[in-house]
Amino acid sequence: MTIKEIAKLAGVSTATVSRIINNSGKVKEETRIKVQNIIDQNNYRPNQVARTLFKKKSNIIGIIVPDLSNMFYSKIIEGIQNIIDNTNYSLMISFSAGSDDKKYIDFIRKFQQENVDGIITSAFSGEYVTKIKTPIVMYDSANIEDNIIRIASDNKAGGKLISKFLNKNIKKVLIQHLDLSLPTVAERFNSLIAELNKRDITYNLVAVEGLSKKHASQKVLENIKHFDAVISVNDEYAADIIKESRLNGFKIPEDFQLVGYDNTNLAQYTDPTISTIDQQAFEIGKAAARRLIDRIDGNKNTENTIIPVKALKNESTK
Amino acid sequence: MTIKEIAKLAGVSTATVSRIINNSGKVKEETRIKVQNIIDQNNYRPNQVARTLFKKKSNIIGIIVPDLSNMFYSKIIEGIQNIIDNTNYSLMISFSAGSDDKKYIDFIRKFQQENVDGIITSAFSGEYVTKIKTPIVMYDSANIEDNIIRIASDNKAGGKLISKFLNKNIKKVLIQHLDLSLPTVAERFNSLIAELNKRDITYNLVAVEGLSKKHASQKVLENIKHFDAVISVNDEYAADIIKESRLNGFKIPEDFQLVGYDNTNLAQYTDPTISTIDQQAFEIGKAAARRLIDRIDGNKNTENTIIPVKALKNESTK
DNA sequence: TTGTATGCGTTATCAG
DNA sequence: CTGATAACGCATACAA
Repeated sequence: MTIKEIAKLAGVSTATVSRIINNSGKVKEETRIKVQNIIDQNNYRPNQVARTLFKKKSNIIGIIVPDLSNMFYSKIIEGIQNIIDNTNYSLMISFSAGSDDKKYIDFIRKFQQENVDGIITSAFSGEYVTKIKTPIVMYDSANIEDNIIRIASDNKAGGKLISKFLNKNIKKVLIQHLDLSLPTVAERFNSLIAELNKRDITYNLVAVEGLSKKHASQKVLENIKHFDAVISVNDEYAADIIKESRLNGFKIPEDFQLVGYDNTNLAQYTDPTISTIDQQAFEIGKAAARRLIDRIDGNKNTENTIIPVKALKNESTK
Repeated sequence: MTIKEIAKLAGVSTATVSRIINNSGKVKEETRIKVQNIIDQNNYRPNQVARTLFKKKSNIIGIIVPDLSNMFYSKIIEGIQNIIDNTNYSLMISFSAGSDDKKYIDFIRKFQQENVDGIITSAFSGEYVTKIKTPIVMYDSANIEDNIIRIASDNKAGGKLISKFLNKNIKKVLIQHLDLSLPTVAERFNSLIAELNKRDITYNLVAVEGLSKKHASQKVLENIKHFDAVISVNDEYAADIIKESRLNGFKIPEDFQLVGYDNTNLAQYTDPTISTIDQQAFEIGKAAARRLIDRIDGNKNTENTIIPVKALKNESTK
């Protein structure tokens, strides 16, 4: 069913039908009713593709997600959807971008071919992104000042808050970390280290990039007897450390204390529950969507948005 | 950058450029190279929207997901993406459809306006779905024989397998359940009940539809002293029961045993770990995507696909 | 082997 | 208030 057929059935021109669909221009009430009836009877809906071609506006937003198995990202998506729900936009999504810059670029190109009005992507590196003409917002990004809109968690505050979980008796901590060359990781890490130095807490590092969670946990537990606390990458890794600890007879927080990050659902279902930093993923998603829509609507502001974090004390620290 | 501009720069017609882009028709090697160079230099990509309008094929698949906070659905999406990755399709997604039939219909209409080639949706009810012309596949559906392709977990086997977790000493169980008028819920439930009857195990029901997880758990624990085991709705509800049990001084599996469903990540991170039925969500997603693409490619078979389930014994039963 | 012309479904311009 | 028509970017039928 096309606008042409409706016009024919109604005995008017396509222009008139178009006017009625879009509430544009003047139409006699009588013909409006007549045509609207035909539209309803035939359950006609305008073809969005043809509209997009003409208007050069698709009402589609493209979203790139690195990994859906981490509930942190699910929450971000829910935040995005929460904002999008009140608009006329649809969401086109690519999952599993991982941390492969090439995949991000491929996805963005594909989105551009579909004439998306804007893109929300998790952060990736390379100069390519600065050349993108399509309105774009990066979430889960470090607070980098350039010409693109970044939604950054307050990683500096996050690193600092971690140390709040470490009580006076803690002298030596083990820090589990991902690739320190990643800007977000570095932001949080540097802030944490600065705080530890201030308090004369010593630390060792254990890199877990590319390791399975189980393997990562085992590396942590190998020398755990020399440490008072473990600062893990996030709640997922923390949960796994709890699991492996149980299998190996370690008690948390008695034998060592444990700090997570993100405040995903997991944090409240483990035993002990995980002391963690809430990044407010839902808010990140909402901010990303709002900023993008703003940008699409012509707002040229490219300042970053920093989402505050909150410390959430649970049972894994004392 | 459009095909017209490329044609002009190359000194050929748009038809020739089109032939080169699509590897269709005969083109002299010399002109092919010349034009391809111009295409590459200008980083030209054909406009997918215009293509869709002409070809009436969008290479977009629409996906409807009820609730992203349940990792069961995340896994299904990952399965879908796994198949889609090797194709030329993009994914348009609507989350948070919940169990509101109207929302499903709205989303489907929107997808149709975008000329999606097919739709993968979780099951919903109403006769509307049988009238949809767009190729459609329903996942997380009961095994209903009609003209639409359904990907169903083997709910009957699932219900039966649950009882395998119940040892000889178990005489009375508490069954937590959602709306029994939902076909999938009923399938599993009836199979479970039949099995319990066979074994002379008595049971009580506790409906939790619409309740918060916490509230649902509390209802379970109220009279728990009269029961030997709890069969919960899924791992999410089971995890919450574990949490509330701990707060209320109950020990699992000593005080009562507990069975989950789905085998989401949660099941292995709680203490005790949850005995559960693995629905193989990833396989469900893969099957849904495969069947849909098949259907789009012209396969008229509307038989359902039944995905087998597996029992996974963990610590919450003995 | 290449080019011309047409149409996909819609909206906007312009004339009546 | 209404209609005829061009244009959006592309792919194909038909001519050359």
